[in-house]
Amino acid sequence: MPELPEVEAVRRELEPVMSGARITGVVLYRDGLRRPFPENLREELVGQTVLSMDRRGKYLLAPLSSGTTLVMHLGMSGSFRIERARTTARQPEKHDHVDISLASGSIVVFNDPRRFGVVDLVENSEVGERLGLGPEPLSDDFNATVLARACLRSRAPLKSTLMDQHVIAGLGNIYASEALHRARLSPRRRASTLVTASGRPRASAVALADSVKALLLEAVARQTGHPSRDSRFRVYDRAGSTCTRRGCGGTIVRIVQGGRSSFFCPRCQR
DNA sequence: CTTTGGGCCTGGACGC
DNA sequence: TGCGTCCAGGCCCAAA
Repeated sequence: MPELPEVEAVRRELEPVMSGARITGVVLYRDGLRRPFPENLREELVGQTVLSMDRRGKYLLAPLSSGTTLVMHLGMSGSFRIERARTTARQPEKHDHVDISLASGSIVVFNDPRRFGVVDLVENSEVGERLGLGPEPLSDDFNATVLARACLRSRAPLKSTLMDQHVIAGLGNIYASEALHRARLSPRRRASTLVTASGRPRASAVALADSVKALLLEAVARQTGHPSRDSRFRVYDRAGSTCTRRGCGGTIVRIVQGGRSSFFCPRCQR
């Protein structure tokens, strides 16, 4: 369930270890995850220097000195662990799939029980096209006008629109529900109702864009530093409990949209 | 073209 | 205690 804030936390963990590091070894414990690893993954990585550790939506990007970018995705259950090289070969733990050894003596280990993750190599010039992502929600590239434009040509319910990575990069099932609650909008509502006939954002579109930004900003801030002790969600997985909005008193319900569960308060979300 | 639904995969929660 | 079943979710792709 790593969404943008969780992936950003991982990026910040990896950055001091990976950025500027030279890759001295790669061990693959299987031939792929959600899709096969590139044939030449090991050869392409060994000897390269990692120029930086970036994030785009839910993807982690490590551009290399070769002009190729190491593209990684955590899928549902992916995680990274950093170990120190020892004199004997590292014993992999269950669901360890890739080791990346660095000249510093650190080993970055990719572990992913469900194997929905991705480890891939993409030419720098093709990364954007390959990922096919909409704007970063925390950048100026994303705003009510951009959101409205996407809503205009979509008759889908708002929840699906928010989860569409071509519309906004980085929201998943949890933060989509949370953003809608924050904006007081029903996940069932048609995306097109946020837009005027001339394609301009209504107040609801402004509210939703603002909510997405505020929500993610808070979540990212919470990720850093100490483990989020209680990053409780307002609606996600809270069916049956009372809405936390002041003076609302509604009851959170769960519905299914596009095969995914959505949670919302029918009382204050319209 | 858009939109929907199934499949991938495992661990954990549940029922018997 | 040990089965079986179902569900969770991100993303891709086939089908409608």
